[in-house]
Amino acid sequence: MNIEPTLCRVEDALSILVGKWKPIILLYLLKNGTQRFSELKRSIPGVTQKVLTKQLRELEEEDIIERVVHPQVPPKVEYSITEYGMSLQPILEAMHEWGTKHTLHKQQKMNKESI
Amino acid sequence: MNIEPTLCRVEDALSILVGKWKPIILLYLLKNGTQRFSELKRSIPGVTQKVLTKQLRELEEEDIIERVVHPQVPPKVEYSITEYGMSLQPILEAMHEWGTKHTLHKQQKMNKESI
DNA sequence: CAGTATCCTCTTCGATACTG
DNA sequence: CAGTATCGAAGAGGATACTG
Repeated sequence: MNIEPTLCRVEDALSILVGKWKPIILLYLLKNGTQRFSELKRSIPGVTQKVLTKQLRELEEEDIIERVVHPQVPPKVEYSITEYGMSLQPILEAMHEWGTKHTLHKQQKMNKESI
Repeated sequence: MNIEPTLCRVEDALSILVGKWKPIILLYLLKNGTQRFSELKRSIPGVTQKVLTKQLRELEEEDIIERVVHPQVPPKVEYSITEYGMSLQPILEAMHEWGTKHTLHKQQKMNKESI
């Protein structure tokens, strides 16, 4: 791994993943496949329509997800992971695995501090 | 990988890694070992003293790095990765590897758009 | 040397209301 | 249904000056 500023490419992946709901959006689409906007909204409690829209647009802009508009009334818009987006899965899995251990670490730390 | 909100632990790792200079700090310490504050500052062009201090404190708070103060004049403070912090390396490597491919993808996209 | 202290700007996110 | 538009709060990061 080369850390010279011009050769360190960690930021690219990080900037795509950063966003309060982006990991959840990606994990949800990875697991459940194509989803309508309203399905995502329902599946992600707490997110507002405005913010969900924005995060989806940003992921689309990066070619991580695809947005398909079905021209009908009422509107139907479907989102899915692109093949390129699927390449992020190892990173998400690495973070998920780490997070699981982190939970234990946090608990141990709290126990230690409460002695 | 479980994406149910209470079981999805992607956010834990992400929140630790997020910060304009944190990945660079970690990669630098991972590669070069223990470093003084001034060495880090010199190695990371663009960061201000205030922000570098803050990001180091946050990483320390998470037990990712260790801060050792040598009580002497002039002051000497050394930072190093903890064993726990080293566990983040696979994530950083996964992101770095992805970023390398991402560079190619971006170039291809730009070429495509400029046709 | 290794920080604090202020002041500032920019972005992110949320609440709420409106629309084709 | 799938968005926009507007307003507001909070935090990240930067410029600059000061200090034990």
